[in-house]
Amino acid sequence: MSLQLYDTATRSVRDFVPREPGKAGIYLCGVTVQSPPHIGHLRSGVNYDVLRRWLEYRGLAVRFIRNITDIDDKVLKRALDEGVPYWSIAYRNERLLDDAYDAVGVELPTYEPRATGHIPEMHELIQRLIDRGHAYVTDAGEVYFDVSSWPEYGALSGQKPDEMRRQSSEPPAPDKRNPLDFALWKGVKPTEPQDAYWPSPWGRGRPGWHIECSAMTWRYLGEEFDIHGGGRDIQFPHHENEVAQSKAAGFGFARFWVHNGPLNMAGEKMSKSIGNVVGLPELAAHGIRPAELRYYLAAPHYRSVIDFSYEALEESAAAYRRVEGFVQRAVEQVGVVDPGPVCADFVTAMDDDLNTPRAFAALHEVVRDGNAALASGDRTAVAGALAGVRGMLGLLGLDPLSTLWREAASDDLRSTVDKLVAHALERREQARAGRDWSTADAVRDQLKQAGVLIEDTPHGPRWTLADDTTDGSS
RNA sequence: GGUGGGGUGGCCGAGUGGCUUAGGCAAGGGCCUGCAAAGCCCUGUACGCGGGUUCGAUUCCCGCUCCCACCUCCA
Repeated sequence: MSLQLYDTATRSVRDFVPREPGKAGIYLCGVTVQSPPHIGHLRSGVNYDVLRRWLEYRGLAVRFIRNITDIDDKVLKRALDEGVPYWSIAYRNERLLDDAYDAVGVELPTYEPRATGHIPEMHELIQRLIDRGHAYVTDAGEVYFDVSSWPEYGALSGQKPDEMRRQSSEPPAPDKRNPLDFALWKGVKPTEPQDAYWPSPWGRGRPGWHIECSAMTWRYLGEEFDIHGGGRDIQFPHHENEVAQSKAAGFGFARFWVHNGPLNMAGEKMSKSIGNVVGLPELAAHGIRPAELRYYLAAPHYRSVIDFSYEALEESAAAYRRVEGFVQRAVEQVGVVDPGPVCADFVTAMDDDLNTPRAFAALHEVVRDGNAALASGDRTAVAGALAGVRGMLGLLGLDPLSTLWREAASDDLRSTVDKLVAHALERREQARAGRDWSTADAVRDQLKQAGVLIEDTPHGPRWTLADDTTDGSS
C-alpha cells in the first residue's frame, strides 16, 4: 500500500509516485500578505503540514516551498490608505502569519520566498513567453499572457474560455486583446505607490499576480515538481494562469494538484473581502488553545468544507483534551515513552488521500484501549498505547509532549505548584483518613478556586490545571 | 448562464450494495469512587425528496430540491 492522492488536474485519486525516488517537491501557494491572517489560512497551513509529515513518514525527503506574495493591488491600496510604504504592510502581515503558523505547529518550510525577491526570474520567464509567442507587450509597457495561444487554457479548473461569464468590476484594460488575457507585467500607474516599481525590459513596472509563483517554483523546484497545493478558491484564475504560463514556457510543472477545501463562516466563505474573519486573537479570547484549533482544522478531510462554529470547535477541543488526558496520565504511570509504531488502520487511512477522519478514529481507539489499560494497571499495555498514540499524534502535529505545545514557563511553575498542592493534599488525605469528608471537600474546593483540579486515582490523588475556558477559577 | 463539490442520527464527521460497524462531542443507564472527577461498559435516535435497477440501496442510475464554492481580489 502506498500513498494515494486526489489530483485536481485529472479529477481522480492516483498513486503518488515521486518524480525522483526518495524525494518530493511541494509548492504551496502561501498568502498575499495584505492583512492579518485568519484561520482559513491556518487550515491551509495545517493541511499541507500534515501532508508533508506524512510524506516524510513515507520516507521521502521533502522540499517544501511556501511563498509569500508581498506585492499586489490590495497591498498597494492599503499602503495608500495608511500612508505608509507598501512593503511595511507586507512585512508586518508576513510576521503575523509566520507567528500564527508557528502557534498551530506548522513546521517551517524548507524555504519561504517572497515575490519581490524574484523579479529577475520573472523577467526571464516573461521574456521566454514573449519569445515563444505566448505573450505580448502593449504600448503602455504592459505584458499580457495571450490565452488564445494556449489551447489547454481552462483545463485545470474545468472552465471553457468561451463559456466564461464576462463580468468584471474593473474597467477592461484597453490594450488587452482578449478579456481573459492576464497581466504578467504591469506598467507604472500614477495612482499607485511609486516605490512599488522595478525597471524591466518593457519599462518600469511591477509583477502581475500570477507570475511570481511560476518564477518561484522554477527557481526552487525546477521545471517540473511533484505537488502544487493551495486553496480551492484560487484554482481559478490563479492556478489556471500559473499552469498556463509555466507550461507555455516549456515546463512540465506540477505533477499533482492538491486543493484544500474552504473554511466557511455561517455558510459563507471566510474571506478578507467579506470581512467575516476570525483569527487567533479571537480564539484566544474564547479560551481555545492553538493545539485545539489544530485538532479542529486537521480532523475533517482536507478537501471538505469546514463551516466554522465555536460549538464545533469546542467539541474538537474536548476530543483533544481526552487524548491529551490519556497521554498525561500514561506518563504519570509509566514515564515518558518515545513515539512508536502507528497502527495499521491509521496508515491505511492516511495513505487513502490523507483520510484524517479515519486516522483520528484509529487514534481514539488506541486511546480507549490505553485508558482501559490504565484502569487495569497493565503497565506494558499502557506503555504500548502511549507509544502508538504519540506516534500518531506526532504525524498529525498534535503530540502534547512535543516541545511545540509546552508553554514556556509552565515547567518551572509546575514543580512550584506541585509542592504547594502537595501540602494541601496532605491535609486532605488526613481528613479523608478520618472520614472527615467536609474538610476534605473544602480543601478540594479551595484548590479548584485557584484553578487546580483534584482527581483521586488508585495511585493516589493527582492534580491538573483547570482549562482556561472553565470559569470556576475567577 | 457555465463548472465543480455537497445534503448521514441532538451536533461534528467518515464510510459502505447486505455481513460488526466508523470515530468524537452531547444525552440516558451501569461499573468504579466517601462524594466527585477521570476512565471503562451499555443504550437510543441516521443516511434531502421521488422514481428505477436489484433478492436487497444510505451506498448504483434517473429526476427533483436545497446548500456551498469558482467563473471578479481572497488559503
